[in-house]
Amino acid sequence: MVRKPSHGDDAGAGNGGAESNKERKGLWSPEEDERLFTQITYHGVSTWSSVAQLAGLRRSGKSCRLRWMNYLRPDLKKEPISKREEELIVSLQRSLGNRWSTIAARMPGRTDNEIKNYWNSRIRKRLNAAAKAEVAAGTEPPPPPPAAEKKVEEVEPINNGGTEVGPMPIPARFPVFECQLVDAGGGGGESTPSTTTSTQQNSGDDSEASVDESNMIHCLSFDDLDYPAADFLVDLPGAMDAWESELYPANSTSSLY
DNA sequence: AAGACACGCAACCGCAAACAA
DNA sequence: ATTGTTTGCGGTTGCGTGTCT
Repeated sequence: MVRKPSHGDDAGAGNGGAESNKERKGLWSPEEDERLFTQITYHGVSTWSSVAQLAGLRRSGKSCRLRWMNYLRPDLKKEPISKREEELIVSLQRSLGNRWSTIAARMPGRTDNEIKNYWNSRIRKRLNAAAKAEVAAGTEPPPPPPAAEKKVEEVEPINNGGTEVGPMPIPARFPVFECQLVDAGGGGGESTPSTTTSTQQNSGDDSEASVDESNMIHCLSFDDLDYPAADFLVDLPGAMDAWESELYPANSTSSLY
């Protein structure tokens, strides 16, 4: 479900005037996306506020960072979260608590925001269902899930064949992606719906038809980093069921899906 | 057909940690 | 050691869209 961009003004990068000096908020326009994408692709990031400035965006650095991390990054997966990934999320949430960025770091191509949103909508559904069941049964609501917030240190480290321990560090100062440059000049004016535009921009996605090598800026990709596969993080068989029934005894027979 | 409601997603806010001067 | 700035994170909100009544 994608919103239509409802920008207060048109992308409005860079023109003067008192009003236009005000920081923009709200949804990003395709033009803003393109400016940000191009800026980062060509020049990387020194500080986010400078990125905003150099790209001619009237956005906070914070906003630029968020947009890049959650939407423009070429390495993001666009497909919906799979069942396997969902299991992984549940498993990791169970051991890590709501440390979404840590969870996301173990799920290449997924963002903390995405995972958080996914979890929240799912857990809300569950809680509602459980609450209804409790009301119907006239019993007390179940206790919260075993909190893991304080147990972070006890979390089993990722063990990638015995050599790697813990999540692969992701460089704080990226520009670390392999991405196909979009035609920075063309199409800029004509407003394409933001999803379409951005999806095209994200065509670092290997499924895209043809990739012109001459248009590639090569940086490190997650593949280069030999990022640990998610597989070994999947919980022991039956553990999720056990957790489910622990969580919602009244509901223990009902399936997650 | 129209309104109400639920859902999902994007983005903002506030705080704390990390870093620089 | 202190202060200011930037970054990163988790929680929360706002809004478009789909579904239900």
